[in-house]
Amino acid sequence: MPKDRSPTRIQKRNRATILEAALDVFSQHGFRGATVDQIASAAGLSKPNMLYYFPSKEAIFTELLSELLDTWLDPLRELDPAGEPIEEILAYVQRKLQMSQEMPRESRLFANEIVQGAPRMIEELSTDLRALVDETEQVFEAWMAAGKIARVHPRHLLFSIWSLTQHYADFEVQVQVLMQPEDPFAGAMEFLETLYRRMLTPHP
Amino acid sequence: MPKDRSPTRIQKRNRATILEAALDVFSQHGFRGATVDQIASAAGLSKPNMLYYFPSKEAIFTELLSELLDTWLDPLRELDPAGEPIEEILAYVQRKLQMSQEMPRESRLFANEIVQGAPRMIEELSTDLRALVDETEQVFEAWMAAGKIARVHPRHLLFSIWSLTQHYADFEVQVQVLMQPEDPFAGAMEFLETLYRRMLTPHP
DNA sequence: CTCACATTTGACCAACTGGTCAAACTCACG
DNA sequence: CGTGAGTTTGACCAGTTGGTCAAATGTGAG
Repeated sequence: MPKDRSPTRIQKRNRATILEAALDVFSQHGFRGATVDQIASAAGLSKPNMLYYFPSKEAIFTELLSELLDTWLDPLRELDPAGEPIEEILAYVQRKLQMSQEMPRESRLFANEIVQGAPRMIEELSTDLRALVDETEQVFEAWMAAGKIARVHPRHLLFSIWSLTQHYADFEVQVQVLMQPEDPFAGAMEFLETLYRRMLTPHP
Repeated sequence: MPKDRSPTRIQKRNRATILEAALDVFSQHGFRGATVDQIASAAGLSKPNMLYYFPSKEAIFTELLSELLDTWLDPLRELDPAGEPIEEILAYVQRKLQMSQEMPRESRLFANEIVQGAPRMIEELSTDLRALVDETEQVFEAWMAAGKIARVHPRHLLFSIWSLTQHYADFEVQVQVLMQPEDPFAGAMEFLETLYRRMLTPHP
């Protein structure tokens, strides 16, 4: 185990390599389904060597989770309460869809964990995420009160965005099988834009 | 292993008990995360006794999958091409949402499997499911051609229904944490009805 | 160059896993 | 009853898994 001095060049490189490999393996097999040997060899290290940098498989996993949760929620933080409501929401949808396309492993890592009851995330979900969601809800409420977007249940609105965008990463195999030869992401944004414009454009 | 004579009373009871227990365990931990001991004791049987009824863990899992896939797709088969388009789609959404509420374990079983690449389902997905989806797409196309519903990408429309309804089962923990104390399912159908009415009502 | 410290490794371990097997027990039916 | 099939079990096994450890090797600051 490296001392808690400032990390060596090698330490930095190897910890990064391990986390990258772990993302690959965990997102594909889930926590229980992944083995430390798998992760180690994916990282190009021997098992004991990997365990020199992290005390346990669990430690790798939780570090990965908490490191990525922030990244994952960034698009939502960029939502600007002062912006043009429908365009803000569409921009958020686009950022989320882009993340599904560019970071499908991260999406599946979370999906795996949450489907199985999020035993290692429930804490962060009920504090950090909950706070962010409450904030967002107020933004949506304000927009509705001002008549800028149509009235719908704000939290269900947010869920719908998560659900629709992450679906393309989490259920990629299914989507691929059913869309081929068409590219799923090509038509997705157009569909989602139509959907949210029609749902949210205020009605006279 | 029971002979392939007509099944005994005990055989029927125990096979059913095992599959029920397996649904519980597999849906919570995924295939790799579940152990045969867990399933056996959840079924109230000893491990060797359970393996007397099924040759292997894998056999239990695949039997469970193929047994449930039909049930899972039933709501889609009930879609009536001759019905009133928007009401037909809303009825389908409602049936799917109801299944998420009443059969969340089944939903999570599939979710787990598909997130991890569906290694044991890809076959059925690309044949049975693909056929059903192609059929449905034609129904949607016909409705759009007749001007009964607004024009959107039919397969993305179908994905959106799956995604939005199953989200409430697959990500139940997250939804619960973020909705409490409100009941998620209470507002969900109202939200989805609004969404699909606004998106699909033909515009002049 | 050297020496304290960081890194890497092969050998090892205890717990767990999926699965087997022969022996024991139970049940339906003549 | 009794008997043959269906059912259940404890003991067992080989392979895998997460993790440890002492010893060997590399590295960089003085």
